[in-house]
Amino acid sequence: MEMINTPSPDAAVEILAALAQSSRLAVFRELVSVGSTGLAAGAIAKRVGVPTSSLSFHLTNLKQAGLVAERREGRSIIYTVRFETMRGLMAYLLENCCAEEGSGAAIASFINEGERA
Amino acid sequence: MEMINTPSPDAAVEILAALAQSSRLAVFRELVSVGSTGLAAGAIAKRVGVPTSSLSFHLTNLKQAGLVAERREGRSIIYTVRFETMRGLMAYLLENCCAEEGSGAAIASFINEGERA
DNA sequence: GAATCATTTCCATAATTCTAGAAATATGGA
DNA sequence: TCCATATTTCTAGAATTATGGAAATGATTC
Repeated sequence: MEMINTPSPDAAVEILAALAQSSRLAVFRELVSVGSTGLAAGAIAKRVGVPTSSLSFHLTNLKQAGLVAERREGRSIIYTVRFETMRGLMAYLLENCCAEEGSGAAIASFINEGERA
Repeated sequence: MEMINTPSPDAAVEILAALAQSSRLAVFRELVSVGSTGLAAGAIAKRVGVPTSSLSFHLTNLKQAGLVAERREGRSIIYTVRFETMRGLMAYLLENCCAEEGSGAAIASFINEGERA
């Protein structure tokens, strides 16, 4: 049973910042959409429509935040999403930004779309 | 039954960017912690430890992203969290960044901490 | 080991964001 | 009205982030 690794506040900021830029969010969503198959850098550049050098800059940022992993395959470098990091961010936000203190009510209240009864 | 208003990608970036700065995240967490009571700007500045002019800059940013609301009370301006916006962000992330396409599996898979079986 | 393809690194520039003092604005009370 | 308090706006400088062309690196094939 995989444990969720909730990030420190600093790490949370880093992850949020990585996602808080339109090209990067687009890149990340593309990677999410293909799951563990991943995408080569060039393919991402084509899909998202940014020059490869800019893309590389953004991929470095996402990698640094732990949001993506890379593996080399032939001449390509394949990027994949790291869902654990994303799950950690969700856990952080749920715990710290979605409900007041303690009250593990965050998840329940989120799922029920809800204000208190 | 309150509906969740999922933000557009641009709005999502704006909300993420608002949270992706340590002072602002700290401000937001303070506001979450006090719920609908809210906090006066001065009180926030004291708790977070930033000069009031800097704080004002950050509050403007959070307000612009829809993450906080303000109301005047005497000479103070009281800030409160807007949970709807936060819920919208969570919904966006769940739908777009936590699982591949369609498969409303995102919530379930998040709650079960889980990779596929 | 040249030619080619994929990607990154380097670099300069542009753009944005952050910081905080000082001045301005708004409210409430003597 | 005058004064104190609360907060914002203005401003300028510092710092960070983003952009994209050109050169460098790595891998593959012949």
